[in-house]
Amino acid sequence: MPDLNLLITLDVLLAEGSVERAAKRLHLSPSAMSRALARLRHTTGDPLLVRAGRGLVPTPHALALREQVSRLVQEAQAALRPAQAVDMAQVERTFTLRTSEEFIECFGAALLRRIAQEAPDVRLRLLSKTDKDTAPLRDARVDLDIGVVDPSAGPEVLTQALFRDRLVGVVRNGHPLSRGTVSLRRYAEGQHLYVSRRGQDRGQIDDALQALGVTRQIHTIVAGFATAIALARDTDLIASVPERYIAQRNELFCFELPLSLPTFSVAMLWHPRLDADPAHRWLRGCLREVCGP
DNA sequence: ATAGAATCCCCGTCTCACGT
DNA sequence: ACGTGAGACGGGGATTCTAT
Repeated sequence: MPDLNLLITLDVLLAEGSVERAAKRLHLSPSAMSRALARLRHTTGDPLLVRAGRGLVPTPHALALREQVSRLVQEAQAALRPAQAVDMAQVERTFTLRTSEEFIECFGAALLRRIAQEAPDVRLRLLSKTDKDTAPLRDARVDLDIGVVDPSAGPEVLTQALFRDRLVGVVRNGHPLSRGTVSLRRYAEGQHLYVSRRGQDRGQIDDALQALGVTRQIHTIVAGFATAIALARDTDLIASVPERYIAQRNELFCFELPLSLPTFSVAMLWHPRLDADPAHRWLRGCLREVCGP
């Protein structure tokens, strides 16, 4: 069994790129740190840091290890941190959340009320979610991401499902589709709105239709569900939006899509570094309450 | 000359086997 | 169960090596 303390040493050495600075940070003498580096070299079978002038430069193997080691150390620290209770009434903190506008429209007000009940000095910075990049979670620019779970998010982030949702069709009240059954033929014959944040021009509905040998005409592509709803309200265009989002609106006619689509899971994602953080844990609990059934 | 890494030597601590 | 000694290991200080 290798000495796992060496992980901490390696993390600091790779972060500092210097035996002397790493020694300072871990309150060791430079000689002790140099010896620790020698042990790391022996254990990993790689020089890790090699002399370049007066300093040290990392080997390719060290560069490849850097993120993994950093993550492991942070996770270990989180796991060993005592789970102390926190008085949220005393906590002054701003959490940065990244999520879609429709999530905020559905749950934002309830979330703020829930937070204010217990933590009057906790504030939220709400950023719009334009991609699934997990880098902002990793480098602490974002505390919590909320969105549809992407299996490719990788093991680097932790996720917890908030609720399941599905797409339903939406048209203005009085639209021809609001009378009678919405058959596959009637649905496909209409003019459609397609919501794409990343500029695609077709999506899973089109794929599902194609599998049934049908195509629909996408008349307009928009970047968000709010825009789609605004347009559907005042035109004959047909939108497809998440059911939870449309549930609170009665100015539109809502119908089951005449095709079977998989449901999707809306989840929160966070970095392991924050997993044991009591205030972050509390915030996650608030979200679960607000989004709960 | 200087700064920083590596090495040598010595010391303290811990583990383990062994004897009482 | 307890004490003891050998050996491993890791730390610090002094010194050496190397590049600037």
